[in-house]
Amino acid sequence: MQARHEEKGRVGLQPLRNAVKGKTAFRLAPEPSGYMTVGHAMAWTINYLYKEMYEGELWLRFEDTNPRKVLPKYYDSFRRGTEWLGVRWDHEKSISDDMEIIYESGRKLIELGRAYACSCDEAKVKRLRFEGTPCEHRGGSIDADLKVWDELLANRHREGAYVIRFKGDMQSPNYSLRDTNLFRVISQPHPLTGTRYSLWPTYDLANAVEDEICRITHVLRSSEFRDELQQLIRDALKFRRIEVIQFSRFNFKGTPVSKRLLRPLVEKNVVSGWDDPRMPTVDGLRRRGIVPQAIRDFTLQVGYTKTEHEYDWSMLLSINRKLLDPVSKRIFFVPNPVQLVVEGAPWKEVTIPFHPQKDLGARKVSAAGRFHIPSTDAMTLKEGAVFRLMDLYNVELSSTGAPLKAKYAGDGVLPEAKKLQWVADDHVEATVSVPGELFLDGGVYNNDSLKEVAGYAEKAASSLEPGDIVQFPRFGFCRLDSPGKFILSG
RNA sequence: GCCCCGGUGGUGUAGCCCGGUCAAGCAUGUUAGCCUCUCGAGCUAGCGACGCGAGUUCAAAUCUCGCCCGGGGCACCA
Repeated sequence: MQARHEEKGRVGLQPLRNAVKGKTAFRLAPEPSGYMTVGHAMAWTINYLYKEMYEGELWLRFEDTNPRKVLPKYYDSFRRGTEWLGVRWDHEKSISDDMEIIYESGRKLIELGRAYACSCDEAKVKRLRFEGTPCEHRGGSIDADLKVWDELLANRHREGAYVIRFKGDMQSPNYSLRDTNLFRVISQPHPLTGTRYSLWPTYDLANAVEDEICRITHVLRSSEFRDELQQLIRDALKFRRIEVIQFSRFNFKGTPVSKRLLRPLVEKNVVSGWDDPRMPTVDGLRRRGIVPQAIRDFTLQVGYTKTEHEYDWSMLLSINRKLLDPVSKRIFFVPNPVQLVVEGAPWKEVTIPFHPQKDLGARKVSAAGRFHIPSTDAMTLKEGAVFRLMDLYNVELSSTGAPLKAKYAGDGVLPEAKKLQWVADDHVEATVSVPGELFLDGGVYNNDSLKEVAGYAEKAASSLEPGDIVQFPRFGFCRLDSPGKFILSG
């Protein structure tokens, strides 16, 4: 009988099995074949929180064993993204740094009779694996296999001539255990090691070895892999057992992380790039004004499970807004502005604080009776309506033509009057991009996924720096992307 | 086809291992209201879920069996 779990509900992350404080090690193991996505960011967060919880070590380890797929800019993407996230790693390496060590393990497997060289072509391998029958190479002599191995290391065989296969179980109901490939020749130069190596390990072997030499104790990763083969390889090489915890991918509604779907959008310039604010990349999230803490809080709230899920952006955005609210300056932005002339208005200069509660400073605005207000509000106003220009004074609408005309109606706040944001003559032009979901339910591109709203912002907006996030009252939180161009965060 | 893994409100989760305290908690969403010189934040209230069927039991979201549905693996990708 096990002891009943005492935890009531889940406060943070659930405790890990076999985790001893100060004696754990975790890994972030991206393949540098694409940009870092929100999915990585969430997996990183989970690993990082555990690393902190157990005072462990954290590796950033690039899984770059396929020279055909990896590119230098992707390594950088992960370094930048991970840093931006606030996830600090203790060690960094690339598997391509460790080829000699991995070769040792490869040779050892052959010496132990647990791996062999096979020259069957791909189709034959596939057929035999399906049938569950071994090929003639499986029972060959260890010496002959070692000879081929040395030739492979000496780069004496063309690509495709030989592979090294793990001696698994050709009858296993789990097909991935039927003598899977461990090494193959790839003639394409590697971005980090050039032409020095041409015999490359596959994922399962590389990971088994690397997790051993990094002394990894806990692997937390998404579940697009099966673990049995790696365990068998570890056993064969007398490696330690490690805890593997899998969780399903972090998918967002309308925004698949799949490169297959995203790449065409970039290539056809449907989006502005991999950092388009609609993209599920960390660069995209950053441009959109999602702050790192929001990703951390969100990850903590949704946790990790094996259930298939499709997150809704609204939850992340809600968390983000709550983080932004106390630190964001309020600046007026008038979308689709229409002119308003206030007759008989006194010239007035007001000092408006940038935040209603927090002390974020203030700006001075002078008003001489000529304004712009949002057209959507103007349309609902009837003659005689009394409303307030926020933080300035009240007016009474006298005519609805263009420009709108109104009379000054006093300074005091009228609780029941509608309050509108406004800009004076010294406004600056601004546009706000409103990102939406990239794909509609059927998986087709959403033509409406990015809307542009043009308008005027008050002069104070011109002193903002790209990257600053402000709140446009009655509009939303926006991040300044480039001069005059904002992106709506939520 | 074979092999894993899942299925709790619109969405994400808690609860399941160890059956009763669950006519099911939290968040998000949505509706109504309060507060606020914002359609933000905050506060209050309402809405909304145990995939289906059988079985075990005094008692099933929780255990058993069958079915259905979803995801993944079965690469000289990771």
